[in-house]
Amino acid sequence: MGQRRYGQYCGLAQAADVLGERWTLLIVRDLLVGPKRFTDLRRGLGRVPTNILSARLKRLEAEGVVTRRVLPRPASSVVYELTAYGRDLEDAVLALGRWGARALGEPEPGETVTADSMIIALRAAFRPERATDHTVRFELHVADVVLTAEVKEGTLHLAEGPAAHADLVVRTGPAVRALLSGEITPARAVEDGQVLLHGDPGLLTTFTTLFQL
Amino acid sequence: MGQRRYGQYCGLAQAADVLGERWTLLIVRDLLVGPKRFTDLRRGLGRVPTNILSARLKRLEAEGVVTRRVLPRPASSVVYELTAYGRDLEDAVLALGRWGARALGEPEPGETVTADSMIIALRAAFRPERATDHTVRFELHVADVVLTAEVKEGTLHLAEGPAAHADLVVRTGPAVRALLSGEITPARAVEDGQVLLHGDPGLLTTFTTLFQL
DNA sequence: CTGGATCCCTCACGATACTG
DNA sequence: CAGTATCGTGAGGGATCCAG
Repeated sequence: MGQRRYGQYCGLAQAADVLGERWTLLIVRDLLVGPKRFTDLRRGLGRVPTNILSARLKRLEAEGVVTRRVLPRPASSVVYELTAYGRDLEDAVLALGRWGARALGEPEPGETVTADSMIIALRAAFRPERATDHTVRFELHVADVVLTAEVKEGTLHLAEGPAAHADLVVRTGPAVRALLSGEITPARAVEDGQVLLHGDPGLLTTFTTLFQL
Repeated sequence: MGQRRYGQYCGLAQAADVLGERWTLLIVRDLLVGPKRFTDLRRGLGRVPTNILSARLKRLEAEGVVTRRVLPRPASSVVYELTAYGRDLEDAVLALGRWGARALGEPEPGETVTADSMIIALRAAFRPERATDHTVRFELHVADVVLTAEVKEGTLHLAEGPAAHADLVVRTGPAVRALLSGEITPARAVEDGQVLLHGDPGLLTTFTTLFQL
């Protein structure tokens, strides 16, 4: 294992050593959303072999990126969460996600969307400098994922699940990417039927103002 | 190969697909410094097997990150360079490098420093907002790497090799990381002999102001 | 000499089954 | 639920060889 290191005294090489193994970056992505149990991580990653997931978590723990915590009774279950050092990966992960999102075309058959990946994508697209004078709550449906996005006092709150009293409910599919990247206008997306709204339709423009890749 | 994709419609998964194979991120690092020939890349990466380097370059070319260009005669050699899409990786790569640099302690025996990795590290550490009213030229020696860092009109110019008329020549080793991260003060580094100067010693404080992790 | 291609060996990864 | 055990496969490592 130590033999597989890059052998360069370089920050990027160090990062690649720690994060470069398969699945690791996606594990960090899901943990950036919040602490997770082993089985939750497993679900979010598609088809990770359990031995691989186990090995990656051990490695991340050894590197100080993740801590393993046993919840107090009566739950007594195990959760994995990022350390402060791990949370510092947010900038880099969002930057990578923005870059990768530009190369996404139409989803290939079999490709899935998870709540955590959508939450990270929205965090990456969020423009805080445009949010200072907006207070609004969206409920977003992408494929079969439902999440709540609330902007209040310039800060963003994202969570899985439906919103109570959403100002706008947005139902869409892969078109969300074209919408966020500006490839299609909100008006056009609604016109084409690629986005279905429930609430004030003008708020969709607010959405694409607040979230843009 | 298509079977190894993550199967998620997610920007980060896409980025991990393209960049996640071993060596790829370090290839991008060196190409961010400038176009390179096959053999230059080979040298900069330590001990990449040539078949692996070849396969990575083909993959990056297929993904639109790198272009392969045959120089006009009489050189007739081959250079690899980033496309515009590839250059857009700079933000993400610098962010990853900053994160990784924090975990670098003392270099382990056998770890090397290359000119390209130092140039990327300095780009990552550069604080343009502090550079607006500085014009200064440094010659930096780290281990056996020599490079020139010039700040002029708020912009940074980095190149391998010695500087003509440097305002300050800095000779150091692994201590450069502690200096950039603020773990030791410039005064202390000089005092300890971890940094040798030739020129106005006060400019070392300018250096640590302009470059900080 | 550069810019690779080829071969062989090893080990990490992936699939599946199983356990506290 | 939270992993460990086992085993086959293919990608990576290292050496060598070859064409322009």
